[in-house]
Amino acid sequence: MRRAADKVNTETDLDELKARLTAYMDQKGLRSTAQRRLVTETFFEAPGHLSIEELLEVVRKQDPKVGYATVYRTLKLLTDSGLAQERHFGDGVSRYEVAHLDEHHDHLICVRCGRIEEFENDEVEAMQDRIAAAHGFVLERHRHELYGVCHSCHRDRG
Amino acid sequence: MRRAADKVNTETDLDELKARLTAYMDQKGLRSTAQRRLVTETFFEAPGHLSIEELLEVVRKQDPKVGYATVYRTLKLLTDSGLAQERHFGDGVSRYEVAHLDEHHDHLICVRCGRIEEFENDEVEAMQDRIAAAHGFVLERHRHELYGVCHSCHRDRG
DNA sequence: ATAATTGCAAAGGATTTGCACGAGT
DNA sequence: ACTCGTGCAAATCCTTTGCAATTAT
Repeated sequence: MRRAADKVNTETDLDELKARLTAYMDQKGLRSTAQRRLVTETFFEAPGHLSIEELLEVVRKQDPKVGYATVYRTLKLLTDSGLAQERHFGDGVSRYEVAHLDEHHDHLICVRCGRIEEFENDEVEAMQDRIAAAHGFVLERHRHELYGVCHSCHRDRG
Repeated sequence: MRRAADKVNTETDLDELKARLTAYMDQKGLRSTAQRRLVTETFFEAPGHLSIEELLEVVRKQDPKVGYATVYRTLKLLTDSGLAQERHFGDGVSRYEVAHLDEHHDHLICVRCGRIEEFENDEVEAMQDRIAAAHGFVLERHRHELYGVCHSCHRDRG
C-alpha cells in the first residue's frame, strides 16, 4: 500500500496505467489516436485535480488544435475505464484525478487559496462501513472532504 | 442535541426559523412579500434535500405564477441568512436543506433510487479535527457522503 | 414617494451533441 | 472500405442577471 503523500506517479505507474488503458480500449474496440495518446499521457503525468480547462491548456502546448470536446470525451473514457475519477469541490467545475491503483484517499481543501491536500485514514474508512451497515446500505464509494484554512493562509492573514 | 432521525421540523422549529428570517430581513431592510413567504414556508415545511425545480413545483400548487428566478433568489437569501444549506450530490443540480439549528449530520445516498438518509457520528467528527490539525488546517466545514445501495434496492435486484 | 421585488426573457458558464471531415484498423 | 474519432459550432442544462412593471414600506 502506497501512502497518499506519494503524489507523483512513478514511471512504473505510468506504464501500468497505459497498459490498463490499452487493454480497456482493445476490449471495447476503441482506437488509439494521436489526440487520445496526448491527452491521456498529459493527464497521467500531470499533478492531480485538474479541470478540463487546465488540462487542455497543457495539451495545447503540444498540439494547439485539440478541441474541448476531445478532452471531455477522453476524460469520459478514462473515467469509464476506471483510470480517472471525477471530483467536484464546489467551484462549479469538474476536476479529474488519476485513479490510484492501490489506495484510497480523501481531500483537505483550503477555502482561501484553493490548495488541495490528500489524506487517508483507515479508522474513518472502517467507521463508514459500520455506519452504512447500520442503515442497511451496501457501500460502494464515498466522498469525504474537509474544508478549512491551510497553514500558510492562516499564518498570512489570521 | 436533537437526533438526525428527527426529520420533520416541529411547529416550534418552524416558528424559530420564521423568527430568525424576520430578524435577518429586518436587519437588512428586506421586504416580506407574498412570494417570499410562500417559498420560505414551503421550504421550511418540506422534507429535506429539495432541488429548486422540486420546490418550485410545490410552490406553484399554491401560486402558479411564481418564477424560477424568485425561487433561486429566495434560496440565496435563505442560504445567506444561514437558514438553508446548499448541497451537491453529483447529479448536477443544487439541493437545499433547512439548516438544522443545533446539530450536524452527513448523508447516505442510494445510487439506485436516489434516496437520501442522514447520519451523525461524533467519532468521525473528532477524527476529522485530528486529521485537519495534522495537516496544519483549521477546519471550517466538511462534506461526508456515503454512496451505496439501500436496503430496499438491494432486496429488489440484488 | 422611494426602493426593493417580481417575472420574463436573455445571458452565462460548463458540458454534451450533431455532423461533415479525417484517420485508424 | 468501414467505422470510429475529431473539431467545430450549435444545443442543452442549470443558474444568474437586466429590465420594466409591480409592490412593500
